[in-house]
Amino acid sequence: MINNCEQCVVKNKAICSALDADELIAINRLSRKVSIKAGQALIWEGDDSLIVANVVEGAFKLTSSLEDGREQIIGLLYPSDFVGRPFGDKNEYTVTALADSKVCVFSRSDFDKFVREHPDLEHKLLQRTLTELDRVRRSMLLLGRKTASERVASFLLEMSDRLADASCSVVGGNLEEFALPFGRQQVADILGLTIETVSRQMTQLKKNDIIALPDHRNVQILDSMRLQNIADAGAA
Amino acid sequence: MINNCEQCVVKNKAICSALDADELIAINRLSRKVSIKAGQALIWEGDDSLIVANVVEGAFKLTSSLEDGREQIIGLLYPSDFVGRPFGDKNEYTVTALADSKVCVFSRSDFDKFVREHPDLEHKLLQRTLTELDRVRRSMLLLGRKTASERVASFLLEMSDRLADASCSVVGGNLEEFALPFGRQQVADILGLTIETVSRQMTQLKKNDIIALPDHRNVQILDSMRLQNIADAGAA
DNA sequence: GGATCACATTGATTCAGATCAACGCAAAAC
DNA sequence: GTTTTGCGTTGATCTGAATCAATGTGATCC
Repeated sequence: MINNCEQCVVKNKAICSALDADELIAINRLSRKVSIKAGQALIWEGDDSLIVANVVEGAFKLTSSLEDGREQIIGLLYPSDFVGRPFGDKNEYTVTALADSKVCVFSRSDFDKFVREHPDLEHKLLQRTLTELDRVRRSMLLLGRKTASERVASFLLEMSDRLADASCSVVGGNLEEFALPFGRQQVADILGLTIETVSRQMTQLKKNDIIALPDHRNVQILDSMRLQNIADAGAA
Repeated sequence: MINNCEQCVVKNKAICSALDADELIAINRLSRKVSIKAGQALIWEGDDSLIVANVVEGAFKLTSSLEDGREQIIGLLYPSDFVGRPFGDKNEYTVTALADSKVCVFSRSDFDKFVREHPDLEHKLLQRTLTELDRVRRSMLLLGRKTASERVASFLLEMSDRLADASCSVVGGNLEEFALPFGRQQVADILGLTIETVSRQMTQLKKNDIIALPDHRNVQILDSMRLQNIADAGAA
């Protein structure tokens, strides 16, 4: 058997953790594991909602675009995250792999039915959706009201929160280092800025010794206090 | 008895519609009806999540602010909408009445418990949350990537969708009239603009005979095609 | 080794929208 | 009926970020 929930690396973190052994076997029959290459789309904006999935490995971006090509990243997905629009007929956004990825796919109708029969699973899904709603609303404040420097500072702090490598933290200091999982254009699309503005703001933070940039992908936060101040009110 | 779900005006539209007569009686015991004056807050950003509620009458805004006073409206609530953060301990935003309102309030812990015991109710709540997430993500594209004229046009169309008075539509034409439930500053806070920019964009649309403004609160859409074009791509 | 390609940075200039400031206007208060 | 008060509009100016345009840099491929 190719699929096997018992061996799944995300079984304890994904919504599946609400299920017992028998139920895992049942949902296993509905799923298939699919590999997606970096850059490939899993779901297209405007399409009927035919599939939903769990991210097993890799990373995805969730985007919405205007006809002239302007694009906004409206979400990021990592292993154990849930993808797709259950209980609805349209996908309102595109889901694209940022790295080579693996997902565990269900037909939406199968999944909807299974969820309705398993309230604990539905509860997990509700909790995730509520958490995601909180996150998305936080970014509305960022997109609607924050300046470029506030946006970049907020972004770096959120990324450090999600990605900070504990082994790198220095006792007594607040040095944190992490690798951004995407390039400048993606950062710009997350923050509602242009690539040039993002670059300039990063350089500025570097000049003020608030961050260090060993290379384009890696970021060290040297002074998280000041970064926090910039993120919240723009006070340099 | 002051509270009576049987007589409730929103019982068929609110999440309570998932409940049968006996269950309505049970949830009735957990609720109390509360009146809120325009401008009064029901929930404060950062507070512990102690209550949740259904909007029975009136309207609310959901806001998040920066320390220097910049404010972003991140949601609007109308009768039958659900308010508050179930299954979580913090409210991430402030909820304020825009008009004199009535809500049906539950203690969050009572509500959480009741929901877990009634999967159909939880399902309704999930559906609402998913729909709201779609809406909020749509506004991320607006806030992150749309120009002022695109934002105002999108806003007017969405409002017309929600509020258009059917009795005013002219056969064969596309005249639609509605009353904005809020002033220019609120519109600015929804769109991530200033009051002056909103005003100028409205005047511009009026000059181009795309809308008419009988007074500050009322809007007539004269040419919804052109308005749609502006909303989607900015083509005047 | 260079050549190419994909990103990222940096600089010069422009422009959309913010800010600052005055004025208009209708409803409420006197 | 005049004054006040709370919006909303309009105009002049400023500015932060976009745009336009090189230039830099580091991987991959001959």
